[in-house]
Amino acid sequence: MAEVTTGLSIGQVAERTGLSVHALRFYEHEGLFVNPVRRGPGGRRVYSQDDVEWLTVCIILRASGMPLHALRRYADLVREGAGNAEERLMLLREHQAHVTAQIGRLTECLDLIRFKVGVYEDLLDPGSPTARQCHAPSPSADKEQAPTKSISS
Amino acid sequence: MAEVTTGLSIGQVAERTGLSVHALRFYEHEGLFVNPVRRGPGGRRVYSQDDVEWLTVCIILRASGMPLHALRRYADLVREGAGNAEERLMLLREHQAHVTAQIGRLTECLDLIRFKVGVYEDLLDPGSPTARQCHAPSPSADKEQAPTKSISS
DNA sequence: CTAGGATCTAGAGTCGGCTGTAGGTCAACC
DNA sequence: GGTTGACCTACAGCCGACTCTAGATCCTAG
Repeated sequence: MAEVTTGLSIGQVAERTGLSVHALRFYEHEGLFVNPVRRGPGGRRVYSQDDVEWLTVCIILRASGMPLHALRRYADLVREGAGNAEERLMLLREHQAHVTAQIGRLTECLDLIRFKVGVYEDLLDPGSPTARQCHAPSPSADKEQAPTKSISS
Repeated sequence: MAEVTTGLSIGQVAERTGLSVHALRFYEHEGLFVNPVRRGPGGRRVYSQDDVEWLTVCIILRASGMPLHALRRYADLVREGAGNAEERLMLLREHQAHVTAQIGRLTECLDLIRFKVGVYEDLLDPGSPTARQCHAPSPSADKEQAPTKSISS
């Protein structure tokens, strides 16, 4: 229980967030931090536990495809303090919709990929332990011409 | 039933694939087509129905995050003809794994986002018709310090 | 016959998100 | 007291995937 509120160097934060020191300076430059990063002797950055927690939120939002400018907007709102909860909520909901849509799109793509994987599996091992009833990518059962020939691709 | 096997101009293909004419030329330049795109009088590109079908596959693979170099690799394999099914299968399986992982990651992120959305919804309308039993992002129920304070972000 | 629009090639520019480099400061160790 | 090693600023460079521009060619319609 020694260094609980000690303050961390940029290197330490890089290590425990997985971001590079470059990225950390870049994020700061881009105004992504809610509180200005403190400086220690010699002008070195000193990160608080809160900074690190905020960063982990940033990382998750980034990982889900939120662009930096949106993240900055969110940081701006949080920095402003209470009274803009509606705006924060809107921003988050918008992002939620994006992520949900993206998951949907990926899932659709996965159908095609699975279908193709199935085709090649059967091709390579027709004594199929993999013999499902049907390989067709279920959703697009429309008037698309038979996928018989797309075996060649 | 007039233009079934007619051959399409680059503009027509752009229109029906959603790709730009620029992107179509770029894709060709990058070797993403299985068959060289035919040329009509005056050196103009003439796309076949097969080309368009291949493009739609490309679009789906791209939309699921496959980088162009992998797409080119796949096109190379298909162009080579039969006999490399294992390699095609490997490539597809690898991509399938990426997409699956990405969906997983996005779904995790969505948990946090939903949690935060829930927090702000409650904050704005505490007479909650949205009063779920609990907002906590289910998976990470570890020793993380209480999310009480992250209400501020 | 000429004007407009679609196309062509080749190459430059853009954008997001970092990453790398140059040149300098500072504290600690041998 | 000299050498690491971590850090600092400022800015250039990179990567992927297009997108735009310039200048030429070609087809069709009026």
